[in-house]
Amino acid sequence: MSVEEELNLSVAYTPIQRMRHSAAHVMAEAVQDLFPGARFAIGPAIEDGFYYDMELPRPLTPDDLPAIEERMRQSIAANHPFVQSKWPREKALEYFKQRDQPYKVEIIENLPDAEVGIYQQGPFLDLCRGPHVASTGEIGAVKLLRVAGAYWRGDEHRPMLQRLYGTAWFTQEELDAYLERLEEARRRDHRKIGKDLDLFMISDEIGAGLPLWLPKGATVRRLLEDYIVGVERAQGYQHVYTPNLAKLDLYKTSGHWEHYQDSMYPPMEMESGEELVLRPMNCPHHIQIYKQKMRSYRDLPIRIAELGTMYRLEKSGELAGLSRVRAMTLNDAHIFCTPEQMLGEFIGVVRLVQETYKVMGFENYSYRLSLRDPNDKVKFEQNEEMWQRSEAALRQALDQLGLSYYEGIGDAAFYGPKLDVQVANVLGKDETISTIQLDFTLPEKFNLEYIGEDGQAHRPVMIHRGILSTMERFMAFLIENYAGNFPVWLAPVQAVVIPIADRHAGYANQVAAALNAAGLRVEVDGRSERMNAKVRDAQMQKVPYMLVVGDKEAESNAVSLRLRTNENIGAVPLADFVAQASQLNASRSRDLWPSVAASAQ
RNA sequence: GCCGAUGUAGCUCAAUGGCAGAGCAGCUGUUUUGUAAACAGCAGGUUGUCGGUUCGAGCCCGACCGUCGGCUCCA
Repeated sequence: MSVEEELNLSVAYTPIQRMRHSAAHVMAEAVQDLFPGARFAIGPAIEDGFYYDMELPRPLTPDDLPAIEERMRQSIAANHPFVQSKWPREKALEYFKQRDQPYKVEIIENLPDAEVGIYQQGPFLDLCRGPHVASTGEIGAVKLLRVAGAYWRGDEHRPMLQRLYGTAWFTQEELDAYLERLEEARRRDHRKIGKDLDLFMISDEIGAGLPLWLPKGATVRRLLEDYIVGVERAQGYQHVYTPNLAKLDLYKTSGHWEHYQDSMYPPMEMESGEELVLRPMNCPHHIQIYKQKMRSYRDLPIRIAELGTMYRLEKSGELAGLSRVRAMTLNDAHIFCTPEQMLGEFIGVVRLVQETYKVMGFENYSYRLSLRDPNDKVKFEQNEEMWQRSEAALRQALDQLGLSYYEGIGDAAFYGPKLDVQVANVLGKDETISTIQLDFTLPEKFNLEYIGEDGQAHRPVMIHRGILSTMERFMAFLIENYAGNFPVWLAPVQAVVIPIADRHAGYANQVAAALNAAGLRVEVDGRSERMNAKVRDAQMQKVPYMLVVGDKEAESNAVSLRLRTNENIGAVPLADFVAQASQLNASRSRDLWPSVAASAQ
């Protein structure tokens, strides 16, 4: 979004956004007072708060925030009115030039209007379209959150400014509730839970962005893979294995070397002169499988799937836990079909996404139609006809499905537009999980063909699609979505048997054997600890079922069932427990136990 | 990659430029326990790495590596 668009957006501010926007001005006022010589860029309201970008004589540190906040409170207490006026362009240009505000000058130079909006509160005057609250006293509870760097106009070739983030609410209670939400988000962070539950690790000695899946995380991953492969097989996908390396030439043909080189590891040169690269995508490999033999229209669609491992050279500052890594395995597939089949195949993939999200219990997701940026000649394939054709096809499919979606300009793949399914992670940041891409480009580049009914060679269409995203990102999202409380079918340990005293060890092992025989994942906590400690540890590990066994249970062939929701079900015959748990496991239910609602889990 | 912060025991954290500590986890022993932490003892560290300043560096300075928050990019 351009700065000018952002300024325009402010016109549509809701009351709380207006108040936050005003808070941004008050923050700028405070900074101007405390840091003479500050140059200001833009300061919009954002979700939950506001920021202001500025250039300051020295870097801000977190220790500066209280003083700025305090100065803001003074301004709020003074209840300065926000005074709006319209200035002729030239006057505004002159004013900001004189005051050494080059960013404001640049904004005005890009504004077409003869007059520009000016707001002033107390000593602070700013270029602004508004609207604002009537006076600073209407600004409620404010807190500055963090200072960060941000490129001027979001362009990495332009100066880096300091961005000061704050949040503002009508009341202190709302502010406190928001801060509590942030705390909760930190508790759910997959990096923390992944460590606490021994799901994965990242070792400095292995390398940044190269996660290791620990036994428990690997168990969850394998279950997810089993699930998705099963569903795909039922829908006619054929699974393959292909190597993670390929000749550089392959990626020159595909266009990756031209458009995607920044994300690729440098080629490895062999003694023979041959150059190999770690693959950043799987499509060229699957294309070779398509090309393995002559294809008839009768063979299509051909759906080639793979849990394909690939490597992308992400910049160091972009890495984040499991959600942004350098080695990743994509739940990938490529559908090769006739142009006539494309729509039906596309719709089939969307249905698969929807079915999968239902199983996982995802409810908050949105569809993004990711289009090219026509002005970006480097990132995107230059083929006007191809882009128009594929975009039209995508829109037609979306209309037919009746999906509501928003558009993301510049979010397309280099070879074609896509439908991305966006979820918000625990920190509210949008991430792509599923993606479905229409591709007329690679079939052309690799000269793909099938023989049609007419005996002539025709060009197939490719659909690239990922349902579970990469296993890494999906795991990150799942952990946060469930806060580590995996549904029974995904829990790495489904039940812990807790013998009360050493003499119950024999029976505990019998119980575990019965669960094992039923295909349930069970551990016996045979430590010389008090039962309370064992219960606590199992709770902390978020194990769905705790099976306490003592004299009573051993005599009656039962288990005393405690759920991780803290609910104590009491004695249940062992056979009944095994039957019930097996049923919930096999059906991939998100219910913990029949009497307990899923929402409470 | 850029801006800023940050890095001490497996984990969470202490320690004015002057002998590197605690809780939990681990190990050993005692305890044999009824639904979220029994008790005692022991062990655990070239303070991310390399260099510098200093009589002396966990602490100050520089470079590098990692992590965190953003920016850019993105599955």
